[in-house]
Amino acid sequence: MARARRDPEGRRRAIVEAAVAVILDVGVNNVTHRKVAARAGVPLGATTQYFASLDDLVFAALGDVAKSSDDELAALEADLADSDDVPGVLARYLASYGTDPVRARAQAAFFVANLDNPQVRELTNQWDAGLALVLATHMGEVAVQAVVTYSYGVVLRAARGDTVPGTVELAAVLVRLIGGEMQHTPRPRS
Amino acid sequence: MARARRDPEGRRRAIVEAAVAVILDVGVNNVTHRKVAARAGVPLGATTQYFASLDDLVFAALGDVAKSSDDELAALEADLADSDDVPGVLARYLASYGTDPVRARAQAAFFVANLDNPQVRELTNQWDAGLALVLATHMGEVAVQAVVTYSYGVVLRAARGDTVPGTVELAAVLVRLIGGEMQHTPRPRS
Amino acid sequence: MARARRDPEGRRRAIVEAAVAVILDVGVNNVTHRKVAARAGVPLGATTQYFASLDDLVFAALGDVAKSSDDELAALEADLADSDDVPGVLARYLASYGTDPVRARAQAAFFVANLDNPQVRELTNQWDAGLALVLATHMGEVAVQAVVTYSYGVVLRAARGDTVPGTVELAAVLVRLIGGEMQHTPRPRS
Amino acid sequence: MARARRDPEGRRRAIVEAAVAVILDVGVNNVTHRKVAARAGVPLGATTQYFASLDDLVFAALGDVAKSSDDELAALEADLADSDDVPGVLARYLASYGTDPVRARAQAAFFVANLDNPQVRELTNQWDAGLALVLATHMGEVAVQAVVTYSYGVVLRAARGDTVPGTVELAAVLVRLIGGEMQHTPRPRS
DNA sequence: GATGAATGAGACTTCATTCAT
DNA sequence: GATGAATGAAGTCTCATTCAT
Repeated sequence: MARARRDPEGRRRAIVEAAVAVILDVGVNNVTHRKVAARAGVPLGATTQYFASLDDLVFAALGDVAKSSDDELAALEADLADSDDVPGVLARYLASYGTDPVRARAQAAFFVANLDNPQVRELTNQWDAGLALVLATHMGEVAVQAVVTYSYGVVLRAARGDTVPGTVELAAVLVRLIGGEMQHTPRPRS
Repeated sequence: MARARRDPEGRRRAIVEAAVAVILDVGVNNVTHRKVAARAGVPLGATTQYFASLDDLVFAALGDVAKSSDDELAALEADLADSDDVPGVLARYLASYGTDPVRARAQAAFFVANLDNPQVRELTNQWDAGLALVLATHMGEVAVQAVVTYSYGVVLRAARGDTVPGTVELAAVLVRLIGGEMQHTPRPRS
Repeated sequence: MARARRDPEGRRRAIVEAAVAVILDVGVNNVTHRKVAARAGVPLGATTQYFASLDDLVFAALGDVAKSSDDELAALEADLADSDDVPGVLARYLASYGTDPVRARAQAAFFVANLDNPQVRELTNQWDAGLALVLATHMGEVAVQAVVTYSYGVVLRAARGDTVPGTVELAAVLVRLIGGEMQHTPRPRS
Repeated sequence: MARARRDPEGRRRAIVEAAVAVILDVGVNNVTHRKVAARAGVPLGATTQYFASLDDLVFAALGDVAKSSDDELAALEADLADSDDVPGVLARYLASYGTDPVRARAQAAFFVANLDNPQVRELTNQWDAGLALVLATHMGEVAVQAVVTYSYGVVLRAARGDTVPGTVELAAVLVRLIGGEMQHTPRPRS
């Protein structure tokens, strides 16, 4: 095979992205060097050159997903601060999982990622901790936990291909879930 | 090795039960003939004698778990029929996952079992379809779906080792979730 | 490839013998599953079926060699008990390494075998401990250690293909080495 | 990485010395470019730049050890010429292996280095040929070979971590070994 | 029918060597 | 000339599956 052009950065990124795709395809526990290498279009050895072990590679891929989640969470936080309609904003956030099954599956991959690995464990906790933090500004503790748990369910069902309720129905459910605990904290106008 | 006493049914059951235990131990993706045979105390050959392939064996094991879920669902149905306190009964049902992580993990194993396999897929759907059916007698459709989704979240978080709310808090959340849709249908006295 | 006839005993023995041959060929640190399998004429997988790890396999091979050494040591012991000529008997024993380089190399393999592995370490010590024990009946402690050390040298040089002195010269050297410490303990006649 | 200061000789020497250290650490059969480069603090490419193959590199390292041995042998030669006490001087020489296991292991590494490679083979022979030459001035041929062989044993046992006799005991053994063949050839006074 | 030995595919990983930069 | 990325062969090991006994 002709030798590839030198491009460590690009190659590393290609491998990580391929790993994410493979995780979505076959599940986090069925990732292999071979599958990732084939998907990335690189020789087998490249995957171990860039990552000391398969665990490291999977960890990097999950980290990539975590990064996207964090970005989305940040967007949610901003949206909540800008709006009076907490349930509505949350509903749109959750509904997006229903319309983007790939993202839902990526998210769900976390929930089932190897919990023995403390590193992964921490990464896994990032999402619900982050979501809880964002929510805490707008509702009481019981509501926060209820919404987080419900969100787990939404993501999981979306990942499984179940029909996810639309924004309107989700908003209705969220209103119930938050109950009287809503506490709007409007963003101060400058 | 001496031939085993002839008891094909017992042997098959032993293998399936061992497979369930192995799934809980190492995850549905790390089951091997050898592990199951060792756990069941049967020779390696027995596992291939009774099941054409490893997939078949895993499928049978998942079916076993599904059966337990069905039984519990039947019990839930009876309890709901006997009681006026729908949220309370449901809360006890869900809380039991928090106190029995093994069962939670068995349940969660379903949610993530290979979704490409249509057979497994169907098995997986059994739980939420069953739960929805049981709930349908007691609340409206929106509430049914909301409760099912929330239950997913509870089971998953329990399986991951997160703290699950106690019965009281769960009941409070369920009351909200069901909202005004509650519709008690007392079991007719004979 | 046509499947081989079933013969676990024979196969295990063939693998061990092949491993011994490979050790002699390439040294104890360069043994690989592939080399052993090729030499034994068995498929690669057979080597791991019979031995849980390569270390186990090498250990078994070294054990095989140790067994031969023990037998020879037992013969030496008997010869010494039967004879008045301790140096002569010893000389013949050592000279045999010169005429059998394969045996010498097998013996030398011990001296350099991985000393980190306690099991191997113990096996390695077996030879000099055994030799020392046999000698102790016939000479003082200083002479015992001197003869053992000298024997190491003889075996090693034989293994390297250096010329080893003949029986007469060896006997002369041994007479010097044992010096006045000789103490013949004739075997009691029955 | 910034280019290294230009000092090809120094770099080559650093690599060789690192290789010697690695040989002592992990054995002559487990040397790798990467280990040597890391130990020497040079980039991986440098090891292939200065040596056409790993074998060449190892050969150079063994040559380095051989050089040290030669130096020691020269010192021994001088000491023997200056002293009347041949066994005593030899005993001190051998005892030093007991107190310096690293050196003993370096020496022993020779004895077991790949004997198929004729180059290495020759290097290996250098030590005993040199020792024999030095001894030949002071004793007869039989004694020379006996002492060389015994020395092999001492070095090997030292390398293996066995207890090596002290100077006094070694001297006693050497006196026996040399027997009546001693022939002091005092260095001519200038 | 029951058993476990036999086989080979494929898993992870290390590394000598080549060669673009 | 110097560097380290790229490649593929080979190493250890695990197993699903087949099939002789």
